[in-house]
Amino acid sequence: MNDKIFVLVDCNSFYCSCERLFRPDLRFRPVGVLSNNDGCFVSRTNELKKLGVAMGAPYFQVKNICDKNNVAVFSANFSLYTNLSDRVMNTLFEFTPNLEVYSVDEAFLDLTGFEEKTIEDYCRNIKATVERNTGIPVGIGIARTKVLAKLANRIAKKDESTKGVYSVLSAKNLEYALGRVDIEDIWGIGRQNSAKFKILGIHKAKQLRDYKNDLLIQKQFTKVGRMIQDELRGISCFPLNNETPKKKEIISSRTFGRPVFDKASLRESIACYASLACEKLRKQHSVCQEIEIYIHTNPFKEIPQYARANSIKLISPTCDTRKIIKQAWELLDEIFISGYEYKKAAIKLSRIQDQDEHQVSLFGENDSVDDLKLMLMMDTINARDGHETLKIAACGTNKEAWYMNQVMKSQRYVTGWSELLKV
DNA sequence: TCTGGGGTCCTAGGACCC
DNA sequence: TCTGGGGTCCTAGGACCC
Repeated sequence: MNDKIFVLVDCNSFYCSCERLFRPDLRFRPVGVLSNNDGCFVSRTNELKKLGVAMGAPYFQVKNICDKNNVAVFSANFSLYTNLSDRVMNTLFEFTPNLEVYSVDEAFLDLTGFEEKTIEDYCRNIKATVERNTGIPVGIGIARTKVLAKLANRIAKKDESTKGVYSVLSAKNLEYALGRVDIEDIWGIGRQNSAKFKILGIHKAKQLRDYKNDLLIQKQFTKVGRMIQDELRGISCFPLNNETPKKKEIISSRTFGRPVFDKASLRESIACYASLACEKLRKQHSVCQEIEIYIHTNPFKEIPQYARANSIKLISPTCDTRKIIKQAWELLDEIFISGYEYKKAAIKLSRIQDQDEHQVSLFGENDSVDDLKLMLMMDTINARDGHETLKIAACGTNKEAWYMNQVMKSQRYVTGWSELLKV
């Protein structure tokens, strides 16, 4: 057992809470947020969970339940969620600089050195402050390791008696939590591995902690499985990651709003996704040296299926949207077959390197200073005046043939001047 | 009619080298 | 006709996360 103290702060039903923030009338109504294209539920309030709507449930399959129970259903409004996420993280940062933003709605805090007696009160203060500053409710778990903090956080959310904060620093609470949490609910143990654990007779977190044959765990569940086991024992294996690492690959993909048959639409969509991916690439001052594209039909539909990927390694790395679109289109030419009903396209940029550190190629065409200046200017203008104020012509002007459906989207309350809340 | 999007890490096995 | 031992690097695929 080490003496570290990890705290996990996790926003409750995050996307739904964001929607409720500007719609106080929804406070007691079930709320759900859908994935892109209004496909599946990706966030649900407790009221919606109680109605039996599962995570990932396709909307059209549970629409009846939603209509009957007056559920407020929203299309995803990611610019809103990202903005509110930043506010939550900034508030947390005021409590400690030892903070890892783990996901859009979660952060680990390293509060090692705090007195055990007062730590819970301190966390209740964190919770109250976040809720006061941002309006987003959070749950907090406190433990010796990250895996245990996740576990404690689970209890904090499930047990109302905890009032949203639970510590497993004490042996009593720790035993209770370990005995209660199922193997498949441990952070890092998914469906496949929990099935394997059950064959070994391990059903609860406690049983994994106490399992004596470490070698077998290592062999069957790899190094990661062993580290999770140690974390359950209070031995910290996953350190706090202070700075956000640069992406090693960047993917941009969308399901189409309508069936697509023609190459022109695919070309347009891929150009748009490439533009998005390149923007992210340049934002982290990187270049990429490999491009992959992917197209496929709708696997849920009983129609002739077709799915292909195609990739190319570039001679010289680049972050120039124009070059990447050109390459992506050539890749598309090689795999496109007409006659299929396409549902989705994607682009992946990989072999990512730092812009100023990468090896300049003797042969290929390197990005010139002028190329970079042009891209930078585009990014600057788009950041200032809005997404796609300036764009590559290849992206097309009307995306009607393929753009996603979002018929229940809330206003951009905090990111668009024209959509501010009217009081 | 309608089923998301974006990531990371680990390992086994092949290719290759001396 | 016979055919060792040791090492590194890369990649595809699986599993996991939110």
